[in-house]
Amino acid sequence: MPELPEVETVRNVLKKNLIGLSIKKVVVLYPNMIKTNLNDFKNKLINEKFIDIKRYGKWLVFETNNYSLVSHLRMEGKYYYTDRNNIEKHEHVIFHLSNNYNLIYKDVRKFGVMYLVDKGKLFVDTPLKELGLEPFDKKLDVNYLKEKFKNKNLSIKTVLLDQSILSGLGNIYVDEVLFKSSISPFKKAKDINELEIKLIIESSKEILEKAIKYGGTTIRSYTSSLGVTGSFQDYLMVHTKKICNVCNSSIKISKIGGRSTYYCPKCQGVKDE
DNA sequence: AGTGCGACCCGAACGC
DNA sequence: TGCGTTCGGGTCGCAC
Repeated sequence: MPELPEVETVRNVLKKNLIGLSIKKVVVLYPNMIKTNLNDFKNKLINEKFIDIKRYGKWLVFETNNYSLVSHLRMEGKYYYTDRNNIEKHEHVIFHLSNNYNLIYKDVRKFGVMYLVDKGKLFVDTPLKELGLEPFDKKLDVNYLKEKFKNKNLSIKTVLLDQSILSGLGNIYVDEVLFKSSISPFKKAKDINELEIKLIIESSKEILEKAIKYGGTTIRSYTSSLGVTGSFQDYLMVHTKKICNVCNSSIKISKIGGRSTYYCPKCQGVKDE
């Protein structure tokens, strides 16, 4: 499912194809997906040209002359750049382009969302205003997370999933980061020490970089699409695993903050849960 | 302010 | 085999 590495891959592929093209028409087949005014979404993008495509955390942002088109793929969203003109099942938004190709958004779960805002309002009128730093951000250091973790009575697992604290880690990668850092997912964020914060930062970078290198993670049924059939699942250490690669213990699964969490009790020092 | 949880979806997996 | 039920995933928005 698309997390930061997958979104980065999609961004790179789309960027190669879309820059310089303009939009002729927008068709929205599932209006609930559009979180800003629907008529504006359909009308204002006409004749807009793609200038750039950016990524913030797991959010994809198409920059046009006058607007920012914000898109979150959630679990199964994907884009197709194609000259096919028919609409297939689960395709919800179609951008007809100036070269007669189409940019098609497909999402089986209908979980993805889009926002259209005036240029300059990206961090004012969309959920992006809440995003914390990315693992790759030069401004990210021990003090930043120390401040964020302070007084946090929630588990480190829950806190690392909170995009307003650190942006870009999803359920799979948080499990991997905590395993690599030898930290119990149950540990309260406020009890995480400086050394552990250091490990979390390093592991996050390493794991995301490697995941980007392999094009992201493909688990559960996931048909290949534009640039997003990753192979990082072959390098997972705990998530979806049964036996620990390091110590041979049985990997355990618990619900933490409502999310299924994989961990090695021995490597991550979990006594009883 | 911090925390918890339902809602949003529907195919796959599960239970009978 | 076929049917009904449950689950999961990220984020928002609301209730406490």
